[in-house]
Amino acid sequence: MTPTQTPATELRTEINHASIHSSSADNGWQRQGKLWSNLKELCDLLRIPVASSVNDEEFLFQHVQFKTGQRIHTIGQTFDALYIVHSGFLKTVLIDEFGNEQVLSFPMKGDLFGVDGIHTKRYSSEAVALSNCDLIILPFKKFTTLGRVHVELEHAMYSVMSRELVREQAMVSMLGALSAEARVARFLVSLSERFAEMGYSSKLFNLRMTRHEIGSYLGLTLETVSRTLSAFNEIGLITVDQRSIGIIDIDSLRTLRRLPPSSSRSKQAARKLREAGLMQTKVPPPNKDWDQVASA
Amino acid sequence: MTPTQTPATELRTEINHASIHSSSADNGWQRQGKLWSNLKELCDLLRIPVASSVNDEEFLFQHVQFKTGQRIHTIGQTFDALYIVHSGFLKTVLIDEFGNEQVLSFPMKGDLFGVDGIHTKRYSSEAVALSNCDLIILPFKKFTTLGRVHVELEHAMYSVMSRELVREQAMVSMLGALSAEARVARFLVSLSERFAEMGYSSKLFNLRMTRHEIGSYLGLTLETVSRTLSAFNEIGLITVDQRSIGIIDIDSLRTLRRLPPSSSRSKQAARKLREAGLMQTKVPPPNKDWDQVASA
DNA sequence: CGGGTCTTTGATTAGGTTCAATAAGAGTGG
DNA sequence: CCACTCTTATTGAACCTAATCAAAGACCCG
Repeated sequence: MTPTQTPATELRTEINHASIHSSSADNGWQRQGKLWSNLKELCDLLRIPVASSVNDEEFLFQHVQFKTGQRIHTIGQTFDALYIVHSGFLKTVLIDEFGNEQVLSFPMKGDLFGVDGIHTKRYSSEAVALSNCDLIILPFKKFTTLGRVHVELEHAMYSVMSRELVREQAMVSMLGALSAEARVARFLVSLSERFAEMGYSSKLFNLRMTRHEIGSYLGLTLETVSRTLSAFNEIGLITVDQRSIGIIDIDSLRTLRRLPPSSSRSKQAARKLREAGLMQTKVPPPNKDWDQVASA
Repeated sequence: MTPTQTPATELRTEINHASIHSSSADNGWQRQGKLWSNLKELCDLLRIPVASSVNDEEFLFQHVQFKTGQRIHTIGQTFDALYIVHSGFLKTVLIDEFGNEQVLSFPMKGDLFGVDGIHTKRYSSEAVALSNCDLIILPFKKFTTLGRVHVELEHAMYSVMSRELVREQAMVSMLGALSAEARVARFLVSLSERFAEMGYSSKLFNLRMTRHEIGSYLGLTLETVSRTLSAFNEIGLITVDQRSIGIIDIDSLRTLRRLPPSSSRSKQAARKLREAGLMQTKVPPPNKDWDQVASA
């Protein structure tokens, strides 16, 4: 919780204002922020079939920028809009009766959030920017009326909400059935895949969230997360240096259920390192070249 | 898995046929099953503001009956309809790569399920009847076209889907943060509340699911569930006899976070039993005798 | 540089799983 | 109707995973 956090209602006007006037105090990030997106861009972002018939440039959706640590919406705040991530990283959290945070998701490019507000007309969760963010505002009222005109849009909405539900179900399943190691492994895999989709390296990336936030998301303590990452490093599945993660053996991460007993770990690590260093002693499995940061 | 299970597609025609002809082979349950519901009945069931303008009796939705153990839909099956529970109890499950079931929900009267199929046009979960059930079929195509004419209906759909999402979020939060005892306690409370809503007793009811299914739902083993129920019984919060549960102290269940040390249990149990029997010997301390939160 | 947050690592403990044995129902067929 | 089987539930004991408590190092930012 940084002291710079401000309720979203205040923020929004403040930031819109800054954007509209192309404030000169920008740091280079806000300047390249788009101000409006049309329907096609929006559908592309959401990875849903684009409404072909709709080329109208009249339907434009406004962007907003948030800085690291700022709150997009809080629990109990009146719901009026959904948000789509254009760039940046966020977390959504639930706060329990004792003020403990429970991380629900880490929205990033192409993700929709705020859906939980539809039912009660109030957001039931809180969204916080983990980095500087560029979001697209989707005023719910405007959206539904738009849906009356364009069928595809309505379907798109159902589809995205359904996708969210499936995601949550997968989460429940993971929390209910998998070991700590398997959870962390899958978390890394899904991050890696998301980064790949976004055009970043899937082999080397920085975590945008703390160990505490990861732990909360995975139903673990921060110590367990840290220890598990260290263990993965030890057996040569990944490299870890603070927030920087290097993926070495994604297949093992994908299928991992339980860690091998620690007695056999040193051998493992040595083997993996040889493979990673391309000094193969025997037939090398394909796709073991991890040190390529550049892509798309 | 009873051998009487049949894929839903076959079942549906089979059972409709039986219903339409009021088959004489019915056992008293199927005979009282309704065949059609109108829009108002449907909205009432879903606990959403009824579409007032729509009194048209032309929009009718068909009922289907399923018997205990029958499958309503399976994973991968083509999605075409949503289901609303008119009566009976079900479970929805995910099956992992090794065939292990993960229970996701226990739909009962007024609940909607099948939503997870919208996104990929295939159901991502499986729904099984835990008792004889009367369901209302909501063909998705028919529903969306209907939504074009009646705005309220569309909103209702968004609302219900949003509600489901919030429910899943609460589930994630519970699995991520609460102890085994707290999970079981909350499970009992929510069941009690649901039974009350349905007009049944909130104090005495039968579980429709096995310990294994409860455990899967709560992310616990069946032994832990059984032990926890026994412990609750021991300290006088509930009575347990196989599937029959009697709720004695719902407030304690609601606020329970951890069980008192077993050494002090016998005293507790004695006290609760006296209270339940209305023969209180002295003023009971107001909810601070062990680790539980102050009631909101 | 110093105070704060974040991370790593160790030692210990406790909550929950696993394995195992028994008992209680429910259903089936002779 | 009873024996037989299969599923479900209960309970105990040993084990183990992950939480808790604690301490020290790394990093960041003013």
